[in-house]
Amino acid sequence: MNTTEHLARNERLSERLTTSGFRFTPQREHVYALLLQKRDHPTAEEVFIRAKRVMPDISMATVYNCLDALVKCGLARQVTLERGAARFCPNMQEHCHFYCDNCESVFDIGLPAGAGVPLPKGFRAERFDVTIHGRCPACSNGKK
Amino acid sequence: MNTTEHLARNERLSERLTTSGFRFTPQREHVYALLLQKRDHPTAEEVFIRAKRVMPDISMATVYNCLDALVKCGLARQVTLERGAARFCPNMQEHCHFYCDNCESVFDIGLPAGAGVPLPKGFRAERFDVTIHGRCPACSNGKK
DNA sequence: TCAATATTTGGAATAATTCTAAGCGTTAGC
DNA sequence: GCTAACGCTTAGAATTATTCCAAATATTGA
Repeated sequence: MNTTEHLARNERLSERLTTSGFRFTPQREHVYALLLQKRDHPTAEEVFIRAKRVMPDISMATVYNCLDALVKCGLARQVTLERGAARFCPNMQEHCHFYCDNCESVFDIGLPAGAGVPLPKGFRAERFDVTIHGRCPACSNGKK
Repeated sequence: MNTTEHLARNERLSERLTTSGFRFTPQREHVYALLLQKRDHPTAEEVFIRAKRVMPDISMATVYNCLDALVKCGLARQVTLERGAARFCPNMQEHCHFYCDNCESVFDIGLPAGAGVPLPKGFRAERFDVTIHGRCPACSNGKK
């Protein structure tokens, strides 16, 4: 990544954090950069492992704290696809997740325009989470 | 519940279990009846508590086993709405879940006909999970 | 009825997340 | 710039959710 992008990213991060009442910290910067770098919907544990390669003293509690701050300030989504660890996704465009029940990988899938669910009176929707379970192309070919 | 309904339910349960290679047991019957009785999307823990009122010796491991069997034989859905315990839903009609971020209750919401997501080539969908986060009617009225 | 095999049970083990207390770093007011 | 207030990080303990295990029991098919 070049310096311009880097600066732009940090400016966005800093602004979002601040307007949500959070502080900009090296740990949050690092965790956010990691999320953007490899968009494979890692769990907190996986983020922790990646983070330690560059920042060996970072703790698990901090990783949770950073991820939660990113979610709360609108720069990442938390995805709970199945029993077990939550995953994190920095793609904030409207999209849904395809979870391969065979290989357990997660794919971002675009949503058709106008997708939405009419709600009964009184409900106020804040966000939609759409998950599709099935087989990804690699696992579709007759494999168990 | 009257005897006719009761028998019909058990017949359906027994058949579904058997065709999926499971056995029909009193514990599974009881857990299924509980799910149908109070459709408030309980966690395994909550099912355990309710189950013990009638069947005091049932164990947590059995509750998990029964719930998993019900999910696998197509009589219940497992719902993972957020970090934390999975919930269970015996409504197998096409519907989605509304989760109130304030009071944490879950509502079944009908889906519009033809709702679906076009998938890239090679993906094979098995099921859709749609969750909407927001405020339910009771929590919408200006409350924090 | 018997044998084979699935299920149940309680408890231990593991996984995922949250909490806690102490120390540190930033920021705002002076 | 100094200081108080407060948010953040850390390690580790605690809690929550789920899975695993081995022994006893129940169910099914022959």
